Amino acid sequence: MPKQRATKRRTAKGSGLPIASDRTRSRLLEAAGEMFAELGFHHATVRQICDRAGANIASVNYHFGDKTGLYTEVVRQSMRAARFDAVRAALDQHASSEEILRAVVKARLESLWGQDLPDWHFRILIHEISKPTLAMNQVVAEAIQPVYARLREVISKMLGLPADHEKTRLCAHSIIGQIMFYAFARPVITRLWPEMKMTASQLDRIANHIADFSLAYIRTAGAEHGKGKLPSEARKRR
Amino acid sequence: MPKQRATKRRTAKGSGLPIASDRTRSRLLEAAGEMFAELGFHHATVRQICDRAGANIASVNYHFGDKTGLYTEVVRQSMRAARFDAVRAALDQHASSEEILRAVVKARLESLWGQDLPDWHFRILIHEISKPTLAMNQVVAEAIQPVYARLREVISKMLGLPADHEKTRLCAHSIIGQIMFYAFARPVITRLWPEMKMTASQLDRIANHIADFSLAYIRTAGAEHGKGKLPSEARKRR
DNA sequence: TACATATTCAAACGATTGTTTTAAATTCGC
DNA sequence: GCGAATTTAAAACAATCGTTTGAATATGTA
Repeated sequence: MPKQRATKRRTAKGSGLPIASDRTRSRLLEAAGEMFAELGFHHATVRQICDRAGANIASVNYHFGDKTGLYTEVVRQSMRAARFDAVRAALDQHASSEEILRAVVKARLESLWGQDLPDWHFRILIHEISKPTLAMNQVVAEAIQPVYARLREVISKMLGLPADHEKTRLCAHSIIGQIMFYAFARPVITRLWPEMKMTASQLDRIANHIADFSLAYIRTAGAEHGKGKLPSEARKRR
Repeated sequence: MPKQRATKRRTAKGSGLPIASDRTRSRLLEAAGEMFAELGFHHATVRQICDRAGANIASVNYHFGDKTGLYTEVVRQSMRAARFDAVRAALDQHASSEEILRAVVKARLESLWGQDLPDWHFRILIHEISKPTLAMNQVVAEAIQPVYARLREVISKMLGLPADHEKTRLCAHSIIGQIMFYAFARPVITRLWPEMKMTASQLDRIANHIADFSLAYIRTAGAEHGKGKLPSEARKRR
C-alpha cells in the first residue's frame, strides 16, 4: 500500500532518518518548473515532465501525491528564488527613492527577457496571474503582497501621500503594468515591432524609459502634495 | 457522406440558395464566444458550448468542421465587434490629442470591467495575447496593428517625434501596459486591494489617472523635442 | 546475510477530450 | 406532396489526460 506516501515520507525525513537518493525528486522539481513556466499548469503534462526528468510516471505520485502537489511545491520553491530576492534587495537598498524605483524596474525586466535562463520562477508567477490556480493565494501572500507593499512605501515617500492612498496604489499599478506588459504581450510585441531585438542595451533603454515615464508624474504630483500647492494637475473633471 | 460539410455548405450558401435555420449556428457562435472568453480556447470544451447553445455535439463539426474552425469564426466575428469600433472612433474623433488619449483609455477600460456584458470580444483578445493560437496573426493584423499604429500617431503629434520612433513606441507600450494590467492582473488586484469596488466612478478615476500619469511625461518630453513647434496643442483647445 | 523499508518500474485504469459515424428528422425546390 | 438536400440526434470512436496498481529493485539496518 505505498499510495500517496509523499507527506508520510516528509515526516520520516524530518525525523532524522537518512534519506536515499533525492535525485529523482529534485530532477522532477526542476523539470516541472521549466515545463510549468513554459506551458502553464494545465498544459504541462506529467508524462512530459517525467520524460524530461528521466523518471517514471508514477514517481510524481510517489513523491508529491499528485500533479497539484508537484505544482505547489514548485511554486513554493519559486517564491524563495533569487530573482525575487533581487527585487526585494533593490527595494531595500540604501539610496534615493528614484534610484530605488529605477533599480526595481530594471530587475523585474531583466528577469523577464534576460537570456540568463533558467529563470522560470517569474514566468510561473505570470501564468499564475493570468490563470490562477489554488496556489494563487500562497503566491500573492508570499511573493506579490510584500513587494507590492514595499513599492507603495517608496512611491508614498515621493508622493507625500499615505501608502494606502488611492493615488499611491494607482501609481504602483501604473508602474507594474508597464513592466508586466512586456511579460504578457511578448508575442504581440514581436509582431508589432519586428525589427526590435531585445538586447541588453535595449532592455536597459526600456527600463529607463519606464522609470522616466513614471517619475515624470510622481515628481509633479509629489511637489503638489508635499508643498500643499494648488493642484494644477486637477483638471476639470466631473 | 455528410462529413465535414462546413466548407461545402458555405459554398452552397454563396450560390444563392436559401438557407434553412441558421439558428443553431448563430447560437453556437454566441455560446462559444462566451465560453472562449471565459475559459480560453483550450479549457472551453465543445460539450459545454453545445450544451449552452442547446445543440448537439456533432453540430460544431457540421457547421465549422472542428473546434478550431469554430474558434477562428468566433475570433473573426469579434474583430468586427462594437467595442473595437468604439476605440477606433475615440481615436479618430475630432478633438485634441490629449482628449483623444483620455477617451481611448476610458473606452478600453470600460470594455474590460464594465458590467454591460456580454462584451467577451476583448476578453478573447486577452486570452489570445497571453496564450496565442494560430488565429493570433489574424488578430494582430486586423485588430491590434491598426489601433497600435493610430495610437502612435496621436502620441507622435504630442511628442514631436515620428510615429515609428523608439520613444513613441515605448510611450504607447506604457499606456497600453497600464490598461492591460487591469485586464491580466484582475484576480491579483482584488486580493491586493480587497476594499476596492469597481464601480463606474472608480473606473472613471482609474482611467483619468492613467491619462494624467501618461500625459505628465508626454507633455514634458513633447516640450523638449518640439522646441520649434507649439509646445502643446491643448492650449488652443478651449 | 537477512529483514524491512524506500524507491522505481511497466502496465493498465477510469475519466475526459475532440471527432466521427450512422440514422432519423427537417427543410426546400419542384 | 415528393424526392433530394440539409440539419439534428444519439452513440461510439480513438487519443490523451491524471492516476493507480502490483511487482521488481535498490537501500539501509540489525
